[in-house]
Amino acid sequence: MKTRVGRPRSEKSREAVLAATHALLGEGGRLTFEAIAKRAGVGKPTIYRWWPSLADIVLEALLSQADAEIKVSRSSSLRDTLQDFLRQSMQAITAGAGTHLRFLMAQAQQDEAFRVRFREKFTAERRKVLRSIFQDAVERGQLDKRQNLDILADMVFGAMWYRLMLGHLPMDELFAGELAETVAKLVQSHAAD
Amino acid sequence: MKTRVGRPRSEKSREAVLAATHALLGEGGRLTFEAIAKRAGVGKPTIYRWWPSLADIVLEALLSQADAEIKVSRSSSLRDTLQDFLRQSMQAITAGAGTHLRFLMAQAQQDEAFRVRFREKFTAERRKVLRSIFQDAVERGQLDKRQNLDILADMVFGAMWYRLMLGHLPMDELFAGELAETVAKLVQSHAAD
Amino acid sequence: MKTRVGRPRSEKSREAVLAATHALLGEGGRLTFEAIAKRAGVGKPTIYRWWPSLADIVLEALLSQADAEIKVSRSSSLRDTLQDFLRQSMQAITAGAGTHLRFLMAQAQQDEAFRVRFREKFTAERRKVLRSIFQDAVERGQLDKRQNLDILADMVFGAMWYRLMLGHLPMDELFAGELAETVAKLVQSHAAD
Amino acid sequence: MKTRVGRPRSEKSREAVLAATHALLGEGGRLTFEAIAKRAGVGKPTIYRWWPSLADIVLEALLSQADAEIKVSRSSSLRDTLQDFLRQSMQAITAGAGTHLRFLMAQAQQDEAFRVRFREKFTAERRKVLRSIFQDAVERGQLDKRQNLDILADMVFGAMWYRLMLGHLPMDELFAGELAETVAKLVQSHAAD
DNA sequence: AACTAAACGAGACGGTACGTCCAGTCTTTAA
DNA sequence: TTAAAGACTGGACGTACCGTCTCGTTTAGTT
Repeated sequence: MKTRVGRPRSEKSREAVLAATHALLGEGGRLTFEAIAKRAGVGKPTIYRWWPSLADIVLEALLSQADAEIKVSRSSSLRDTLQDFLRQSMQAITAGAGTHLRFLMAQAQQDEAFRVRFREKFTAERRKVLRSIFQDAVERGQLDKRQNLDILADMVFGAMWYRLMLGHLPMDELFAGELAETVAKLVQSHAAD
Repeated sequence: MKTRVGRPRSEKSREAVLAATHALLGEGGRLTFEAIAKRAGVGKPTIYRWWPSLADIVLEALLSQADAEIKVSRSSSLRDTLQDFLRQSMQAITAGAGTHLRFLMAQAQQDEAFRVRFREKFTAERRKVLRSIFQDAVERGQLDKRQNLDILADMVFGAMWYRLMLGHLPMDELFAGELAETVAKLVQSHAAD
Repeated sequence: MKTRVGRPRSEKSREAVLAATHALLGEGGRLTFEAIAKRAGVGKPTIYRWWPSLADIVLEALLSQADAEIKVSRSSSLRDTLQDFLRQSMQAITAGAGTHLRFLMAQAQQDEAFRVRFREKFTAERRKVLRSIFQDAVERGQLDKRQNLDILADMVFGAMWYRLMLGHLPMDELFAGELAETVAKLVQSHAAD
Repeated sequence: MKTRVGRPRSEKSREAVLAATHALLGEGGRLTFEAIAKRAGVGKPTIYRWWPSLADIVLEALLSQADAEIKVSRSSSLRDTLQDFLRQSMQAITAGAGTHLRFLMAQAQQDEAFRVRFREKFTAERRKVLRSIFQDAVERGQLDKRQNLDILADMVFGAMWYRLMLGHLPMDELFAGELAETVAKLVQSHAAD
C-alpha cells in the first residue's frame, strides 16, 4: 500500500517552522527550539518529530529557498564562468544566506552526525558544480589534467568560507572577482606547461 | 601602585583550568563552565572572573602550548618554505590542535566579540607569517607584485580550515604538500608573465 | 428510531480496554490513556469516545468483575452479619480491588465531577447494604433507633478506607473481625439503654 | 567544623514557595511545580533541590501553619475531650486545611515513598494524640482495657477522612459532635461490662 | 449488491508540565 | 582581598501525555 494510515504530516506546520527559523536567524537572537515553536505557533514535539537538530531545520530552510539556486552560465572562458559562479554565490551570501551558512558550519563542528548530512545535502552539491567547471577547463586543455581538482575546489570554497567566518576582510563582488581571476591565472600557467 | 594588595591570583587555578579544558576537549564531551570547574577543582566564579567566555579559555589553552609555535625555515624556494610551513601546521592540527581550532571557529560564529579577539590574537599572527613568506617571493621576483596577497592567504588558510571543518577529505601531509605545490605553480606562472 | 445506523460500538474494544486497565493497574506502573490504548490495541479516540476519564474506566473495570459482588448472609446476629460483610470486603480488597479503590479515591480528589459519579455508582450502593444491615438491627431492637446510622456507616467504611489508603497497619481478616466486634459491642450497649 | 561553606539556603525562597503553594491550592487550579515556581518567583531547580515531590511541599506548608496546631483540653469526660478535639479538627479542615489534606492523601496513593513520610510526619502525630485521649479513659476505667485502641482510632479518623474525601455528607460541627457522642456511648457500654 | 454512516486503528497535531543541565550571579567562609 | 564552595534565578532542553484532529478502513443496517 502506498498511503500510510493516520493523520498526515501538516505541510502548514512545516512551512511555519521554516519561516520562523528564517525570521529568527535574521533577527540575530539565539536560535532555540522553544523560540521557533512559539514563533511558528507549533508544538515543540512536532519539531522534534521531524528534525533531529536545529541545524537540520536551518539547512532545510536554506535549501527550500528557490533563490538559493545558482545557475551557472557556461561560457568558453573558465575565468568568466568562475567569476559568474562566485559572484552569484557572494550575492546569495550577502543577501542573507551568510547567516545560515555560518550557523550551519558552526553546528557541524559540534555535531558529527549533522556534519555528514551537511556535506551530503549541501557542500557536496556545490562542489559538484565547481568541479564540473574545472573539468570543462581540463577538457578544453586550459587546465593541466594532472592538477588535483579537489585541492583547487578546497582553495576556492575555502577562501569564501574563511572570509565569511572570520570576517577579517569584506565579502563583496571585488573579492569574488579577484578570487576568480587568481584561479584563472593559475589555469593559464598550466596551459603553458 | 604596581603590586596590588590582597590575595594574588592563583597561578595554580589558572593552570588547572587550562589543563581541564584541554582534557575535556580531547574527550569529545561537551565543554561547559560547569564541567571545567568540576574537573579543575575550581569554583565557577573564579573562571568567570578571569575569562569572558569558554572560547577565550580554549584560545589561551591553545596559545599556552609551547609546541603550537611554528618555526618557519626560510629557504630560497617559495615552494619549499610553503611546504614546510603547511606541513608543520598540519602536524599541529592532527596532533590535537584541530579540536581546539574547530571549537574556536564555531564559537566565533556565535560570539561577535570573541571573533574579534580570535582574529587579533590568533589568525592575524598566522596571516602575518604567511604574508611575509609571500612578500619574500615578491621581492625575489617570483611572484607578481600586482597579486593581492590577502586573496592568496585566504586561499591557503581557507583550504586548510575548510577541510578541517568539513571533514570531506583527509587532513594529511599529502594534502599539505599538494596545496603548497599548487600555490607554487601559480607563483611560477606569475614569474613568467 | 431504536437501532442507530452505522457501525455499532465494538464490544471487543470495550473489553480490551478494561482488561488492559486491569493489567496495567496490577503492574504498578502509571496508568495513562496512552498506555491503555497501546496495551489494548485500540485508538485513543475510541477511549475518549466512551469514557470521560481514566477513573471512569477503572470504575467500570471494577464493577465489571463478577467476583466484586458481595453476598450478605443475613443472620439474626448483627455481629455475625457484619463480620461476614467486612471479611468479604477485605478479601476483595486484598485480592486486587484495593489498587482500584485507592486509584479511584485519589482521582475523586482531583476531579469533582468524577467524585459525584463515584459516589452514585459505587459507594452509595455499598452504603445501602451496610445501612440495611443496621436497619435490621434497629428493627430487632438491637440498636437504638435514635442512633444516626450515617455516622455509624462512616465509621465502619471510614476505618476500612483509612487503613487501606494510609497503610499504617495491615488489611487483614483480623482487622475486619475486630472492627465488626467493636461495632457489635456498641450495638449491645445501645440495646442496654 | 559546624558552619558549611557556600551560600546558605535562602529562607526567603522557602517561604515564598510555601506561600505560593498555599495560594494555588486555595484557588483550586491544578498544582504544578511550574506554577509554584512562577508564583513564588523562584527557579524550578531550587524547588527540586529541597522537596522531592509536590506533596512534600504541601505537607510542609500544612505543618508550617501555626494555627494547624490543636490544643487538646483534657477534661475528665472522654466525651467532652473527644468532642473538643474533633471540633477543632473540623474547624481546621473547613477553614482551609481540608484542601491540603485531600491533596496529600490522594498523592499518597500514587507515591509510596511519600505515603511513608506522610504517615511519619503527620498522621502518626495525630494518632498519638487521639490514642492518649483513649489511654486516659482506659486508666480512668471508662474504657475496656481489652479494647484495641488502633481500631478505635481508625474508626474516628476514618470517619473524618471518609466524609472529607467522599463529600457525601457535610463536614460540620454537628458531624463532629455526633461522632464524638457515638464513640462516647461505646465507652460507656464498656464501662458497664 | 451497492450505499450510508458511524466506529475503528493509527498517528500527527498544539500544548502543558515534567525533571535536568547549564548559564551567570550572589553570598558565605577560608586562606 | 581574593579564592573556593555552593545555593541562587532563570532559560532551554528533550520527553511523556494530554485531549483533539484527520486520515483510510471496517462493519453493520438501509436501500
